[in-house]
Amino acid sequence: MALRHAVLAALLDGEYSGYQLAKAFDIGVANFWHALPQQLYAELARLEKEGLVAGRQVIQEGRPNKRLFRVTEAGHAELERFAADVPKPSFIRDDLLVKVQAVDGVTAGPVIGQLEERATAAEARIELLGGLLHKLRGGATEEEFLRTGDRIGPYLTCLRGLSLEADHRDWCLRTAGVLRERQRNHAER
Amino acid sequence: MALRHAVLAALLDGEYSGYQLAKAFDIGVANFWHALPQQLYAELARLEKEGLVAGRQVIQEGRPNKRLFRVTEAGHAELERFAADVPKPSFIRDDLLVKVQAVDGVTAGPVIGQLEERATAAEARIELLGGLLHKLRGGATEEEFLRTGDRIGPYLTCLRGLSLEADHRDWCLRTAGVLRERQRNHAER
DNA sequence: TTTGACATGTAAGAGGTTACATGATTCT
DNA sequence: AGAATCATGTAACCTCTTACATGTCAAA
Repeated sequence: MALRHAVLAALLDGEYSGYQLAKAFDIGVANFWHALPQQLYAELARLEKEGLVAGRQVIQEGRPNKRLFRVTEAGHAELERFAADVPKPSFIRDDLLVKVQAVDGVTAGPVIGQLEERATAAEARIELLGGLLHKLRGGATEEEFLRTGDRIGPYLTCLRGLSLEADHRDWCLRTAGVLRERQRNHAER
Repeated sequence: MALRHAVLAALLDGEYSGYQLAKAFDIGVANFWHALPQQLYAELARLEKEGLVAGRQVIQEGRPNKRLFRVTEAGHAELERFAADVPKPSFIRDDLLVKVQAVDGVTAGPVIGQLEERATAAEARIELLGGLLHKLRGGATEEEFLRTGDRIGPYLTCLRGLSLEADHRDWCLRTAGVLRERQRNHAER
């Protein structure tokens, strides 16, 4: 059970509904944790049953009612315990890299296309995260915000996401270039 | 079923036993896929039953016998199909980043320690991958190898791993620095 | 003589993905 | 009129992790 800590960490930003949490997992949280909406609804239900989060019903007009969740004291204690515990090694799974690993044994064309698409997607995420960072630090400079801000966790993880995406984009473009070049040389003979 | 493609891609390098494959998943393959030895033994059994890999017994003296696996024609066809298919988005899961996200709500000390340990581990992996890259390109320069080598997939994925680790190390050290600085400022008041 | 490398698995339980299910409102 | 957003789940299936199980040989 590890998703729970990602959920608790995300809920430190304030109250979220399952739906809003799912959005957060598509943007900021995506920099370090992947989860589908169904998982989040299920996890929130479990966390509530165990008293780590508390939900309250919010009646809305013109749209469905929702339940907003916040981290309880027991939830904070669990996060505290988790933070001091030995971390599991990070892990990555990337189909596209599997394809690059196999590129000597398969048709390179589609892989090149996918690398270029991925670079474009990374670029889009760079813009998105740039905007998010700007919003998070408000009027302050980054240096100032990191020294004196009172909620810097999400800022730091977004910085990680940003540099990850930039790096990823560069690698995708370089790799696509290398493979294209080899296609050209191969065709010449 | 996605692990299978990572296994097939790894087996393009030649024949491997389950044990050797597990090692490869700890080094080069770790740059894009995470899997435990038990999973690999199970997956190899499934792949063999489906005819995507073929195993042969190798009797050894002075150590246990082993089974070496290679990718069959059907396995190559499956990789080819996979390479042209739309890739799933890559995903990350990282406990340490979860802790950083939550750092405003928990004791920062242990998190700082873990960031520094992670930076050291990244450094070690950078050395490891540097050596691996050197070995893969043989006597050639990188530029030359990428232009004319006949097995560049693993090289390209190692390059990704290398830049990922370097980036990760830098972020860990910077983040640890920011958090330490805040601890100091807090203590002063 | 004990640690580490070599070598291969099984079984139970936890966790994650895919498909299904519903329905109102707002924007294009 | 159709797509996107808001809003929440269930059920079946697949995958992954953790714990267990075994045994040899080489090196420190």
